[in-house]
Order: sequence, then C-alpha cells, then structure tokens
Amino acid sequence: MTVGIVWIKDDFRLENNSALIHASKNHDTVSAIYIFNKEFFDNRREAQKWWISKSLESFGKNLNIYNINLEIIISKEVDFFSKLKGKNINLYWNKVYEPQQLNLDRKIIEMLDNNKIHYKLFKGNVLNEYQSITKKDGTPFKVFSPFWRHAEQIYLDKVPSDTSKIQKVKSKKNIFNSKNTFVNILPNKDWYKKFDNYWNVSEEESHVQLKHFLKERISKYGNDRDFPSLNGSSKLSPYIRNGQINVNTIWQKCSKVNKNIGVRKYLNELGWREFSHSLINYFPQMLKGNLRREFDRFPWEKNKKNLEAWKKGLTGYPIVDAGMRQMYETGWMHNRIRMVVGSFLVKHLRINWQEGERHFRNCLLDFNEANNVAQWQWVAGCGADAAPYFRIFNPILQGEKFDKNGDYVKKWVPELNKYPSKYIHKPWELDLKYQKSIDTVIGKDYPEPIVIHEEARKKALDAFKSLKKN
DNA sequence: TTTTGAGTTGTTCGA
DNA sequence: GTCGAACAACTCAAA
Repeated sequence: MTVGIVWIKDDFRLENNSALIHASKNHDTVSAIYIFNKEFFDNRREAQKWWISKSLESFGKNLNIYNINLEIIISKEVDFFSKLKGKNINLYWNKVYEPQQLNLDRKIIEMLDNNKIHYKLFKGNVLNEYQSITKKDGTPFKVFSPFWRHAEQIYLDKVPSDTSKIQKVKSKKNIFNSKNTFVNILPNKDWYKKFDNYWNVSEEESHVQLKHFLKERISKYGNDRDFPSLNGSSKLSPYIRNGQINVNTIWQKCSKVNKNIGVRKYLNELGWREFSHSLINYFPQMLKGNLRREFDRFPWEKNKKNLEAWKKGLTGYPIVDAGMRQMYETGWMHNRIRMVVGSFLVKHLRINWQEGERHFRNCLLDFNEANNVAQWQWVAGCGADAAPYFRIFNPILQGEKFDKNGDYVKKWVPELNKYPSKYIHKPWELDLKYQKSIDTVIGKDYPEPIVIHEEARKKALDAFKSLKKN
C-alpha cells in the first residue's frame, strides 16, 4: 500500500491545505513531515524558530485527530530526499514562492524523478501564483496599483470554490522513525520566552482572530490601522506567514462582510503581499542589493554605535524607540511605526537598509522574505516604485499625528511615563527643572537624540542629490 | 511608436 | 490653526 507523505513547509493548517487534503483522500496511511534545516534558520530567523516550534506542537495535535503523524526531521532537505529511493510513497507539498525555495523544489523534483517516486505540487498560500500576473506583453508589473487592479480581476474571475476537507485516514504510522515528540529548534538566547505572553499559536486561534477582526474592526480599518495605540490592524500576519490560515480563506470571509472601504483597504494589504512575491521572483537580485542600481553609489554611513542604539530602542526619539522595543518584546511591530523606524535608520542615520532588513528578519514573527525586502527597499527609495526622495518621516511629527497623547510611547518606553503629552515626542525640550521634578532627566534616564532631525534631514537630502549627478 | 497620466503611507514653508 | 504649493525628475502602464 502506498503511503502519502505531505511535506509541510509553511502550511501548519488543516483547512484549505491542498497537499494535505489530497493525501488524506487518496491514501489509507498519511504522514506529515517537517524538515528543519539548521542552516536555513541559524542567525537569520530567530524569532520564527519560536513560532514554528509552537506551530509544530499545535498542528501535530490537530493532525493526530485525523490519524496522521507529524514527523520532525532535522536535516538538509536534499539529504533527506536523496534517501527515499525504493520507498513506496507518494509525496505532496504546497509551493512557497521564494526563489530559494522554488530552486530547491526543482532539485528535489529531479531527485524524485530519478528515484521514480511519484509527487505532486500544489498552489501555496497566495491568491494568484506570481507567474499568472503579467502585463499584456508578458512582462512583470513594477507598480503596485496597476498590478493589483489586474490581479484582483484575475482572482475574481476564478475564485477557488474547492471546499473539500481533510479526511480521517485509516491507519497511523511513523514512517521515518523520526522523533516526533519534542525537538528543540529554539534559539539559544531565551528572549523568545516573552512571546508566550502575546501570542497563541494555533490554526484555531487564527480563525478566532479573523472573526473578531471582521466583526469588530475591519469597518474602521482604513482609519484605525494608522494609530499604534489602537487595536486597529488584523494582527494576522504571523499566522499568514506560517500558514495557520490561507489567504484564500481570508478573502472568502472578507467577501461575505459588507463591502466597505475598510474591507477594500485590508484586501489591498493582501495585494501588497502578492506584489512583493512577484517582485522578488522576477527580480531576485533585489534579495541581495538595490533594485535601482544608482543606489549602489549612495553614501551609506557605517556607524555601529548608531545602529546598536536603533536596535535597542535608544535613539532618543520616543516613537522610534517604542517601535523597536515593541518588536523586541512581542515579535511584532505596528505597520506605521515600521515605516517610521525604517525611515529613521535609512534617512536620519543613513545606514544601509540591508542592516534593517537583517534585523527585522531575526526579530519578526511575521518575517516574510518578499515583504521584508520589498518594504525596506520602498522605505529606502531604491525599490520598484520608489518613494520620492523628499519623503523623510519626521519622527516628532509622526508621533504627534499618530500617537497624540503618547499612549503607545508610554507603553513601550515606560521611563517616559511621567512626561506631559505635549513633550512626549520631543522630551529634550522640556525645561530641565521640570525634568528633575519628575525624575526623568534626558541624557540620564532617557537618551538624548542621537541625531538632530533638521541636520539629519538635510544630510539625507544631500545624499540623495549626489545620486543624481553623473 | 507615441503620448499621456499617474505613481501607498510626507514635510516644510509661507500666506 | 489651516491650507496649498513646492519639493525633481523619471519610469511605468495603457491607450
């Protein structure tokens, strides 16, 4: 009897998981495998190790109900697949749309062909596969709006209606003799333990979150998502990233809600995710450097001290520091604040965006290669549709606009708790006597700003101008 | 092939 | 306090 093997990559879910559902319908025995390749993770995706470790636990339990074992294999993918010769198995998996993953798929497919093992790949966690969205002349879109207008239409023309569900299989077997109990894939530093306070990692939880979001918040999403002290965004990003929920499921549930501007805005964000995937696959060089090559001449500063201050949330700009600390503490940062801290690193400190990209990759539970690289290049202005060079976020003004009373700042930068709202985003301007009276002296209890906004802005503008000559 | 309109998220300055 | 203009020039998409 042929055994169905489902290779779980980013798909820790039962619902709308094509590879898994297919296997459960076609085999009496099914085993799910998760391959943990240390090289792929080490010092690059630290926060995600925690999420995946939790995912394995909750997903393994869910699979058990259907008589399927989740086997965890610590190996390089190619090493593992090269040993399957002669086994009576069929292999299934859902695609992950990163160039490195798709290249790996090609290698593995070749091995499977050579070993005469039957396999089938399924569409992964996207609305449209990037190959199906091109301009009329067959070339990729480089601007978001036309991309999304087109992609939305293509999707609407063939919204998947497959509602088939996973079936309980007859017999349960551990195929690879792997340890499927506890496997330690967690980072060495235990900073991740805090994440337990903020996240409940399971497929069920993603549906609970989505339900609340659709019921309570999506109608106000267009406005509320900009204010970091409000619970305005969906907070689904880590669940989407690791496949606890399928974006097609989200689309379908959104389309049942009254269509309003909030729903459109939210689906737009799913569109950005699709656009980023398209970009990194058509222009994989952007994973390694500037998409706009003229930025290779940008006079980046190498300043380890400032980079460290940024990472630790000690820049002296409260809105920036709050964001960086929120990320370190919770593994997630509010979207608007991501832009503010990104702009600050790239424009105020003039540190290469790749430093920021690397740091986010390690710290974010929702880290996704496509979004991360595309958004950092957008912030830096070197990406596909570049931000105008003069768009330099003013960290004081952004604070005053979007965190007027300083609620967000005070939550993540508690040493400023006693500060009056009027000065919460420019604490250095408060009279020294007053600072002493509330026991919060700038330069002692909270850092002085590491750069002066006006000066930094001018230097950034000059740096951008230097690209234009030649 | 040429032409035209548009392009995620901003800030500053001066009236 | 509010509002509009200026901040460049270029590339992209589509007609």
